Amino acid sequence: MGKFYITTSIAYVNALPHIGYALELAQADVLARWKRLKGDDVFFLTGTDEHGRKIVEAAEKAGKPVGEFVDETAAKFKELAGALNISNNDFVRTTDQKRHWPAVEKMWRKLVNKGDIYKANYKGLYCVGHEAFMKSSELKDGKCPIHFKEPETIEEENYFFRLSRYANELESIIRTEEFKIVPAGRKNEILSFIAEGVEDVSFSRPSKDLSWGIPVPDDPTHTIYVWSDALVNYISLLGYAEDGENFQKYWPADVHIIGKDILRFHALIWLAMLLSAGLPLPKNLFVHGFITSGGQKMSKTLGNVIDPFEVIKKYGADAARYYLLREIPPTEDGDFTFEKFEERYNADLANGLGNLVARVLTLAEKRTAKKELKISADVREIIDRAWENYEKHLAEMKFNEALETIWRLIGFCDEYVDKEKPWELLKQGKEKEFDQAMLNLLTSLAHIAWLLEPFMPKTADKIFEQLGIEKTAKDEWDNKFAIKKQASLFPRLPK
RNA sequence: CGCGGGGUAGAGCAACGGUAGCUCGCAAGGCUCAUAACCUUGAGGUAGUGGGUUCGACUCCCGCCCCCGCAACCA
Repeated sequence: MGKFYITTSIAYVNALPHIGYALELAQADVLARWKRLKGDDVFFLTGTDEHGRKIVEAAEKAGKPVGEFVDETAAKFKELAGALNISNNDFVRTTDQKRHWPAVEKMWRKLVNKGDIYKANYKGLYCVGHEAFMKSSELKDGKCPIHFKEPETIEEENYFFRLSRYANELESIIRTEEFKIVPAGRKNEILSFIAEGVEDVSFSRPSKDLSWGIPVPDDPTHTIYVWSDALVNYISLLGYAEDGENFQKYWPADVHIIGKDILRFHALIWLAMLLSAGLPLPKNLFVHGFITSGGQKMSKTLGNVIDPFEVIKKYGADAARYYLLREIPPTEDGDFTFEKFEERYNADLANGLGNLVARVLTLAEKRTAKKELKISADVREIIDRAWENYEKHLAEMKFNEALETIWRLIGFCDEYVDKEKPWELLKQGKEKEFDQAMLNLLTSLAHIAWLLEPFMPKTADKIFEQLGIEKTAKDEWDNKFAIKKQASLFPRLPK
């Protein structure tokens, strides 16, 4: 039984929670719950990223003071974690001056001491369309290839981080999977990016241009760049600043879960910062894709943005979690539509899981079984194999395949009921056979509930409750079931 | 020469150098314990396209066509 430290990325609070963040939370939560069930000491962190220019702009647009704006938006993200029944142990906010800032300052000083921070005049080509600096190699005929405009030359004084110094080391760490990036495609992507040449990165902005952030230690005329601030969240709340107990215990992270858009920051800048500060590196980086809406990128302009709260409110947290983890491929882009959602809901949750629980419990209520029976060997075998597959898939973070494994077991139970026809057995007075069939089915249901726990915790609890067994021991309930049939788990949705 | 992902049954997807599978939908049959549910069977694919490698390719290689991301809102 080891420790397991898992994080999501921290959500940028310039807008309200997005269904994509719900996906990331759900993925992380499954791993956290699964590891806890296995007896690991789990620490699961999520939170919000609240500094930077875009936040200031968003607050202005909303007509609110920045502090008030981020408080309100961050509260929404916290609310989403609650509504989705996420089991995070803590919630980090980068505006937390007590818990987050000291770690950022400590990290900054470490980098300075190592000689990896230097001040330089930054002369850059600034594309107004991008609102970002561009490399000259990215230009075509001296113009931005996307905006067809000549970028402005802007000169400002910045602190820089010597990322280039770590390029070779990073290449090797990533290639040898000392730091493992999943899926492999993302690993290749970052390796070819490194091969093209890694430059030092600007690590501060003049505070006259941007003051919403953490001041550079000993130089308040500069504000720490939002990414070098945000990445430290993974260690700040563990108590990096004071070398706290949790930091000692949980760092390095076992998995960082992120979206494909922030791969470079994690695989390059974050690792380089840790190398520079002499800290252990996280072990795995899991990169998920994006959710499209009806095959298109979600955009406010198109009006096809899916609101996670609406989904949860309409179908419940467990159904929402189920869809995200089953229908969206873990490391690729996936699609969300309400049509697909309802199709999945009816087929898998109502007709599949819900109906099976209902039919088995109705049968089981017909007779209180004798206690001395044991589960049949062939059914035992099927259950064992399901566990095997399930563990294998979860270890590889193949959430959809782990769920598929559970649903195969559900399918097996449906076939088993049809084949055994327990109602016939009763009519024919074959009580022993009936009891045996029911024990096999009830035990299978109990296992299904266990397998489901990391994915759909509330549903798992409901099944245990209806079976009348304790959730504490995973196996060998013998025949201690005390059936208490309740309302349908997932009522069928009207077409 | 910008980068990346993808084109497989009506829809959504999977696998694999050697009989092309799954889910939904559709059709027929069965069952009645169950949420008009469940079980069985069936129809339906010359695998975007043109070449090449191979005893053999959907699977490897090359060309071409088409779709989707890579400015902003936004993860």
